[in-house]
Amino acid sequence: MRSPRICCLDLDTFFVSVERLLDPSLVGRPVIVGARPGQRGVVVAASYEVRPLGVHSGMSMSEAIRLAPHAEFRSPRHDTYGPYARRVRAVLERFTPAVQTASIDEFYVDFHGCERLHRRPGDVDDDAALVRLLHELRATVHREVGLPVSAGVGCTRRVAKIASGLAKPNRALPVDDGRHLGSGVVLVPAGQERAWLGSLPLRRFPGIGPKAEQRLAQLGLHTIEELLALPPGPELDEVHRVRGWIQGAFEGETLDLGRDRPAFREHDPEGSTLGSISNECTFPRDLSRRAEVEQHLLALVERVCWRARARGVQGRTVTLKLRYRDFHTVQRSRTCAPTAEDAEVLKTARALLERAWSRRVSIRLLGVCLSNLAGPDRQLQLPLGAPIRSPSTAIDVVRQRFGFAAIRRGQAVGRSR
DNA sequence: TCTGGGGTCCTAGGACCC
DNA sequence: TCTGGGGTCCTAGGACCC
Repeated sequence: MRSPRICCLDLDTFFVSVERLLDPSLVGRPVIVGARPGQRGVVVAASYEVRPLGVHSGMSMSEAIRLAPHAEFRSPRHDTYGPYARRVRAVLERFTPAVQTASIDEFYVDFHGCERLHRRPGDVDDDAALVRLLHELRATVHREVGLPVSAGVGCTRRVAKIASGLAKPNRALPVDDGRHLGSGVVLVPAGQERAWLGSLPLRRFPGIGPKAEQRLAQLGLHTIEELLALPPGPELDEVHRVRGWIQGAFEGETLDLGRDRPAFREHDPEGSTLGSISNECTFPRDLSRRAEVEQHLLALVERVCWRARARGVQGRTVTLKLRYRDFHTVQRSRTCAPTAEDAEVLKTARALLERAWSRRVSIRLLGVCLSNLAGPDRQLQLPLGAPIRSPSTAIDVVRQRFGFAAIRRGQAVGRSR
């Protein structure tokens, strides 16, 4: 039976919120987390105080400084944020066993089958019970972890995701129209998706980014309702596809929805989709000397292979990504036997660099990706004291105790450091 | 001094096999 | 000699998400 029981929980301005926990003097002040001023980089998180000025994540730092020179700037500390996210997840798991981590600041929880468990006297119906429960959950996260979280509920993940955006505080709100926008919890009742969400810009629908928004706008389509109201007839592929997504998300279909499966899978038990492992680096200044570029290439290969071995996987496909000074970007890849050995991956990566770097233009970014992952390979798992089989595993033993940076190859470190 | 980093998913063309 | 499809794998690029 269709009922809104998929919930998207989103930590509000997560990195900023953690920085404020660690430094309470930042509370109530404009905060921007991102690259240090003067460095190449972008805004990673911006507090609500600077958003009206036009500052948003993804914006270049120089632009953010221009718009909000009075803001407090902080460099991201990714090692610090993860433990907070895990503590939030632990709280969620006390409310329902079906919790999926979608990203560092976003979770999906499924309350199907939990209705009776959480229903209490005084609840008008199951929807009301769920909204009350989610307010309890938010309060618990705030009390125990100290972080603000917003919740959106719907029949599908995409609807829940949109609803969580509407639930966020500190937005410009219409007068309360019964949808409780900005209250921290928004539940879209089954069957009312179009009425509740139709007036939203198409950009708010997950999967429609800047490019698709622009193409649809050229066709005179700006809101979800405008797209759904289009009379049937010969349509452009894109319109047809997007309309299919939206209808599927609104009607709660479970077939052919791809990313909108209602059932959660934290790990693929077949191991068929192990994803990829990549590292990339934008250089402080563009590089034109071969030796300098190769030095960075080795450092990237070392890091990717180390992460692969730590996960106990090997990759068959090596991809090299290269971005020139003028931002033109190319990728070259090669598939061979599975490996997670620095020397083998480096050999492939060097050959790919040879092919990719075909213009006499300096380079601003280099990246290495290992994909087509297979494993886990038991032989490569490394409990302390495991037999050492290759130079890489010898290095890994040191790194397991002291961290990645504790031991490096001379060529990857370079003369200047 | 514009434009990060780590990912996933999709598309399209070509090779190759049956 | 000409003309097929279907399926799978590989490669390259691009959109999108957080």
